[in-house]
Order: sequence, then structure tokens, then C-alpha cells
Amino acid sequence: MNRLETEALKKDLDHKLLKKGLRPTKQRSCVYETLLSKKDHPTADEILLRVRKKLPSISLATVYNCLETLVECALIRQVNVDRSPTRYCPNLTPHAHFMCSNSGNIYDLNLSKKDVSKLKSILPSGFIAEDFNLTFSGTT
Amino acid sequence: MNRLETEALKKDLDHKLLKKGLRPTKQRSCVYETLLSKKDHPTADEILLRVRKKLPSISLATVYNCLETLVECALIRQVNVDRSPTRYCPNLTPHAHFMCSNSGNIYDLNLSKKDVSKLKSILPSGFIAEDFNLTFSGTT
DNA sequence: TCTTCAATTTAGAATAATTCCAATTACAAC
DNA sequence: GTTGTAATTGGAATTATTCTAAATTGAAGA
Repeated sequence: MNRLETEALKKDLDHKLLKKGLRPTKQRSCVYETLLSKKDHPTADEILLRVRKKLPSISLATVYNCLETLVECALIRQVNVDRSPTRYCPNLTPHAHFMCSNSGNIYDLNLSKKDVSKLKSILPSGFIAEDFNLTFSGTT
Repeated sequence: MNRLETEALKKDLDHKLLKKGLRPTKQRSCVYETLLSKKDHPTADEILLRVRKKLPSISLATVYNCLETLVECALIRQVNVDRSPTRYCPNLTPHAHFMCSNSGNIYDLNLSKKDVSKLKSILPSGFIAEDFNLTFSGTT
């Protein structure tokens, strides 16, 4: 990501925060940029380590706070696979996850609109889904 | 469940345990029967309470041990929704889950073979799924 | 510019689910 | 019966996450 892109993202973040009456802080933007700069699925601990390269004194509690805020602003998503620590995902397009049992790697599987409507067609009448979560596990 | 059914289940359980070199104990069969007697999605704590009506001195550690064993024997399944405590499910037919955000209730949504093959068709070539997990959240 | 004040950050304590551990207990095989 | 291994048990330990209370920040108004 070059400087111009980074600045555009920061502007977008600040705008979305302000719309919710939240302050644009350097911690929030740093956590956000860190997530976007490497599109994997890090845990809060891993994010702490990465963010500390830029902000050495940031605390784990703040990382959790920032992540929660970013999720609320719909800028990132949480990924939970079984009981393992929550992971965070900057991919906002509809997708499923595939967890490789050997490596522990998580892959995004993008879903077409057709896929999504097929999924929703599983719901019986009367059930209204706000969200869904589809995770495969196996080997690649 | 009448006595004959219960005994048939116990026999099946004992058989599957022995096949794996595991001992059929009263704790294991009690946990299993408890889960089958009310087809909801209790947590380990809730299962402890129910099982203690029959085996007052059973410990929480044993309940966890038994549940782990039953999962390994593919007699029950684990259900994880977000970060909430693991729930256990005696329904072995392919199904998705729907969690009602208001009540917290979890519903089984049975999947047809067609549904399952549609789901698997999401996987790109090279990805081999041993298992999948589909959970909707919303309101009923 | 100075003050004010609520939002945010911070370190560390607290919580909750689960796992671990070491000491019994219970069986099954000999 | 004895023996040996598996299973159970209570409590301690672990781990991810949330809570708390004090310190810091930065925008808005005086």
C-alpha cells in the first residue's frame, strides 16, 4: 500500500468514526491500517505485535477496544472457528472460510451473489438472518 | 424415550466405545442419554446440572471428558457460535444452525442432500472439506 | 490561548470456559 | 484375588477476553 492509498483509507476511517460520534485516534487508524496491509486473519495478540512496530506503547486492551470499534463500524469482521481465539478479517465482501487442519491457515472463499442467495434459501419461512457464518475445515 | 430404546442406545454406545478401546462407564452413558433425552443444545454446565439428577457426584471435568469422547466417537457434535460457551448437539443428520439474537435459542435447520452438495460446490478445486459449519443469526 | 470535559487509552485485576494434574477409584484380564 | 491401565475427581492452572479506575488526550467553548 502506498502513502496515498493509506491516507485515503485513513480519511475514510476518520469519516466513519465521526459519523458515529467517535474520535479518530492514532491507535484506531494504526490498527485499521495494520489489518489492511496484510490480508490474513490475525488474532488480537498478533495484531498487538504488528501494531507495536508503529506504536510501541499501545496496550492489548486498546487493541481489543479498537477492534471492537472497527467491527461496529463494519470496517472489519470477526472470524470465529471453534474455540480458537477470535480472528479479524479486513475482507468485507461476502465470503466463507476454509481452515486447513494441517497448517491452521484460514482462506477466504469468495461467494457470488448466487451462492449467497442459495445459502439464504436454506432458511425456512419466518427465519430472518442478519448474518451468516460458513466455515469449512479440511485439507488443501 | 422408553426403557427399551434407552437400553438399545446404551448398547450402541458401549459397542462404539469398545471398538475404540474405550471403557463403557456409567458416566459416559449417562451423559449420552441425557443429551438424547432432550434434543436441544445445552452447554457443559447445563449438562452437568441435568446429569447430576442421576449421578449427583459427577464432576464437571468428567462431563467435559465424556463429551469429548462422545464427539470423538461421532455420537454427538459440538456447536460453536461466536465466543459463547460450546454447545452439544445430538442431531447427527446434516444441518445448519440458526441462533435467535433475541432469545438465544438455537434451531436446527435440516439440510437436504442437494443443500449439502450446493454447499460443497463453493469449494475451489484442491480444497477438501472434512466438515463444515453453517450458522445463521437473526430473528424468528 | 486557556479551561473544561467527555472520550480514549492504559495497566493490571477480574472473569469465564476449558484444560491440566495428581491422587483415587474402578474394572477387565490374567 | 492381584495387577495394571483407564477413568473419574477436585482443585489448580491456563487462556482469551472484559472490566476498572486512573491518567491522557484533544476538541469545543470561554
